[in-house]
Amino acid sequence: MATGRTHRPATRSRGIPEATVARLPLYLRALTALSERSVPTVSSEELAAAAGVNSAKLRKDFSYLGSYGTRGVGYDVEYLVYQISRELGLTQDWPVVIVGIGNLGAALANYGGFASRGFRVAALIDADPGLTGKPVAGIPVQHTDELEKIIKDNGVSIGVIATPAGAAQQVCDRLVAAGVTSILNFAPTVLSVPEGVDVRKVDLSIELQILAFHEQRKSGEETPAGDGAVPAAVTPRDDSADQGPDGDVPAVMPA
Amino acid sequence: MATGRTHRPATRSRGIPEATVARLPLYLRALTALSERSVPTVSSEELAAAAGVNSAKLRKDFSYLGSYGTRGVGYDVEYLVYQISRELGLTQDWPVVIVGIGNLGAALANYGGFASRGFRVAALIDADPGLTGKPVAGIPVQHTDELEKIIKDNGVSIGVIATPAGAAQQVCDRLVAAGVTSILNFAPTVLSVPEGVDVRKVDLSIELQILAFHEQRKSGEETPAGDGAVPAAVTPRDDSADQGPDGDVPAVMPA
DNA sequence: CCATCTTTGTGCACGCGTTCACAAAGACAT
DNA sequence: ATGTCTTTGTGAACGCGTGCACAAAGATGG
Repeated sequence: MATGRTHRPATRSRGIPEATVARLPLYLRALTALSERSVPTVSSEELAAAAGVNSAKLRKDFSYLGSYGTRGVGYDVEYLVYQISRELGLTQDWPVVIVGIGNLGAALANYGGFASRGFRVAALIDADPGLTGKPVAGIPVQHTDELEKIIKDNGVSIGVIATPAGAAQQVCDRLVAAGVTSILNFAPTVLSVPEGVDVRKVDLSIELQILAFHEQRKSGEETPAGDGAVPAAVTPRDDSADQGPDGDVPAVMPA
Repeated sequence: MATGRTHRPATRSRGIPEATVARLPLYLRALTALSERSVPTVSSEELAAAAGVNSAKLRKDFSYLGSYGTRGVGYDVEYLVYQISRELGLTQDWPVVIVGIGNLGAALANYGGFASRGFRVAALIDADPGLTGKPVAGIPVQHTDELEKIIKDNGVSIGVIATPAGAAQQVCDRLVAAGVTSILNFAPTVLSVPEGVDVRKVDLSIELQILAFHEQRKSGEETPAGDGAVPAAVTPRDDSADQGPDGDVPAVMPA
């Protein structure tokens, strides 16, 4: 999962809990699959299984949207697809810019799911002049100098940052100044943004580290509760994690 | 952020809350940056600011690891880096395989942060015979047929799935059968795994949809609480979200 | 050695999210 | 029309996570 949001204490925006909002896309995906198989209705039990959640949770989630089910029958698939899409704001077109066209940026540009859900890649932006004009996923890369103009001309309000960490805050500031109010950040940095701007973060490194933690737990509980046998305190430790300046490593980028 | 975990009700593994574990990598990154600037100690206030969290939360998080601070002074940077690294299991080497070498898989393979934190890309695997042998990020791609052998020969316990959604479950099953017990899934599917296997999911599409929700909230509260004016219920709606079979769209993949 | 000042570690309260369990609602058969 | 059966919608209880606020710990200076 991408982690974290910034600001907005616990914005139960109109009564829809944040946790529920995070699951709506999951339901939507499952429902879309059912829709394609022309399944007319689903029970909360079936849909919950498809989405990988508890059926009680699903029903409570839907209850925040309204009473869209029929007791004894279940939910009308098409109707629910529409309601969730509308609730998520997916019935309108969202122009998006991707800044930082490295390996990851290119991967994102090629992402099929982008276009298929109301999102449209309005522009690809990179600071490397050598990239300017070169088409990626059929879209010519534009230079960072054009950033403000692109945002304004296209009415972009969602930006994706796929730059190295060192450039992320600067790019973020420019995006925000130009009018972007939602940011998806792939760079391994904590972005600071003014009130009213949403930031979501996707961090591969963190996900792997969390997995490693659980993995360590599983394979042998070595050093049961070792508070005693620690190496010299202040002296520079000799173990790993010392190589690259992690703070400057691109999220997922070329070298 | 990447979302979700599977199984394990709320595994407070040895008393360390899941929420805390998820923040440890954040602290570690901030600490590493300080370490590189040769800063000897930090207060909870400073470190919290750098990591983008509340200082009380940070102190409580650290309290789960032990009493590693000095009152009136703060925390010893090097010592804390070591303790967190150890807690996360980053002092050992974790061989990782990446399955599905499309745009995203390639991006992941090139990810610098991989190697710099105890993770080592042991192999790249793809089902396309045309890719077999071709080097990506300096590592030759191997064919899916070799999957089981690769896992066993290298003692791999962490697998990354970057395949199209349609192949994800099958790949997952093979990984698990071969001995993998932690999976980072980039494919937009709910993976079902046996007890004891951890799955974390990173889903770009979901992140964007969550952003869209908040974005919609911000720009004008149109249809204030519209339960009334809905389109024909069961009839196929005419709005967007109808194009691609979303369920089969690769996470972030070539066409 | 004592006073002061800084900063940690944590007890406590609060709120969100999850889950259970059941009453109400409606479909369907007779 | 009535009864049965399925499935929703939700009240209530519980547990986790967060943040406040403060006492204890220790550094530092006189």
